[in-house]
Amino acid sequence: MPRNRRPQDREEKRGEIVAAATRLFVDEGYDSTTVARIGREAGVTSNTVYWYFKDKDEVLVAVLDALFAQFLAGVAQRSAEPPVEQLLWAVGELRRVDRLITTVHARVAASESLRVWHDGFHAQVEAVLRWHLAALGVPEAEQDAMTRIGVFVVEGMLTHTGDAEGDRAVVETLVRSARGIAAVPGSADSR
Amino acid sequence: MPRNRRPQDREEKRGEIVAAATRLFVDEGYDSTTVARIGREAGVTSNTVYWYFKDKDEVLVAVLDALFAQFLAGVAQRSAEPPVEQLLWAVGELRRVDRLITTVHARVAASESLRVWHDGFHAQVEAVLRWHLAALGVPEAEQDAMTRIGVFVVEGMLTHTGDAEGDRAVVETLVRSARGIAAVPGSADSR
DNA sequence: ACCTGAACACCGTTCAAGT
DNA sequence: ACCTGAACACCGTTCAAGT
Repeated sequence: MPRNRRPQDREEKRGEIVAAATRLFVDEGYDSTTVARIGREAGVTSNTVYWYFKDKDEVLVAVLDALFAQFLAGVAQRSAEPPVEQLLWAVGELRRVDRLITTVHARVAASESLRVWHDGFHAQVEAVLRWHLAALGVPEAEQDAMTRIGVFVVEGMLTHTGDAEGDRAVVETLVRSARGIAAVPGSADSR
Repeated sequence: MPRNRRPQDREEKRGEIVAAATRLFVDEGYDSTTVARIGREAGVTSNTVYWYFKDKDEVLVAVLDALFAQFLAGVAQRSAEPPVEQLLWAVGELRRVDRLITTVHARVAASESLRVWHDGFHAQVEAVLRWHLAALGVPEAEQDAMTRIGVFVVEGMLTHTGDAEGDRAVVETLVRSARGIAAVPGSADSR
C-alpha cells in the first residue's frame, strides 16, 4: 500500500517540526529561534522546513493551532467550575505562552495567514466570554462592550505579569462589575 | 564661542534623526524601517546613526520619549473634560501609534532600556488612572485592581481597532463599572 | 516526493580611516 | 568630534541538484 504510506510519513515529519518549533518558540521566543534551529531539532536542514511550510509564519500558525487545541480541551474539562476559577486557570495557562501572543500581535500586519488565525482566535474567545456574561445575567445590549472589556483584561493579564493575589483581585473585580451591570442594566433609561 | 556651538549642533542632528525615525516608525513600522533608511532621511549614512545612538532600540526609546511628551501635554490641556471624553481622546491619540506599542511589547525582552521605558510609561499611565478612580469615589482597597483593568482595557482598545460607537460603549461601560464599585464597595463584608 | 549544499538578499552593527 | 566606505555576522528564503 504505497498510496497511503507517504501521506502518513508526511504528517509524522511535519509533526516533529511543529513539536520542535513549539518548544523553541515558547522557551526562546519566535525571533530568537532560527529556522535552521527548528530544522536541526527535527533532524533536517533549514531548507527542508520550507518543503513542509511556506515560510516561518506558517510554522507559527501550525504551532498556535496545536497549542490552542490543547487549551480548548482544558477549558471544556473545567466548564463546571465557577467563572472566577475558570478565568484564573485560563489566564495561568495562556500566560505560559505570553511571548507568542505578543509575537502574533507584532506579525499580524506582515502575515496574512497569521491575521486570519488571530481573528479566528478572538472570535472563539469572545464566544466563550459572551456565554459566561449571558449566564451572569448581563443583558444583550451590554454584552458587546463587556465582552470586549473581558478580552482586553485577559490579554492584558497575559502580557503583564502580576502576582496571584493581584490576578485574583482583577478577575473578581471584573466579575463583580459584570454582576453590577446585570443588576442595573441600561445606561440612560432607568434613573 | 566654540565651547557651546558643538553641543547645540549635536542636539540638532540628533533631533533630525529622531524626527525621521518617528515618521518612519509610525508610518511603516519598526521592523520595516532600516537603520540605513533612518539615516538617509536625516541626511547621513547608517553608520552615523550609531554615533548618536547605541543601537536601533535606543533610537526607538528616543522616539517614544518624544511622542509621550507630546501626549502628556495634550492630556494636561484636557484635564477639565469629563472622564469618558478624556479617555476616548487618549485612546484615539494613542491608537495612531498602536504599531509602536506592539513593538515595545515585542522588544522589552530583548532590550533593557526599552524595558525601563515601558515600566516608566506604565507607572505614569497608572498614576493618571488611579487619580480618576479616586475622583469617581472608588475606595482605596479596589483601586489597584480597577487601575489594572483600566490599563488593560485602554491597551486592548489601542491594539484592537473598534468603531467609534463600540469604543464609546466600552469606555462608558468601564466608567459605569467604576461608579458601581464606588457605590457598593468591598467584596465580602457588606452584602 | 523528499531532502540537501550552496548561494542570494537583506540588515544590524563594527572598524579603520578620513576631516 | 563627527562622518563614511567597506566589511562582518546572521538569517530567512530560494534554487539547482541529488535520491
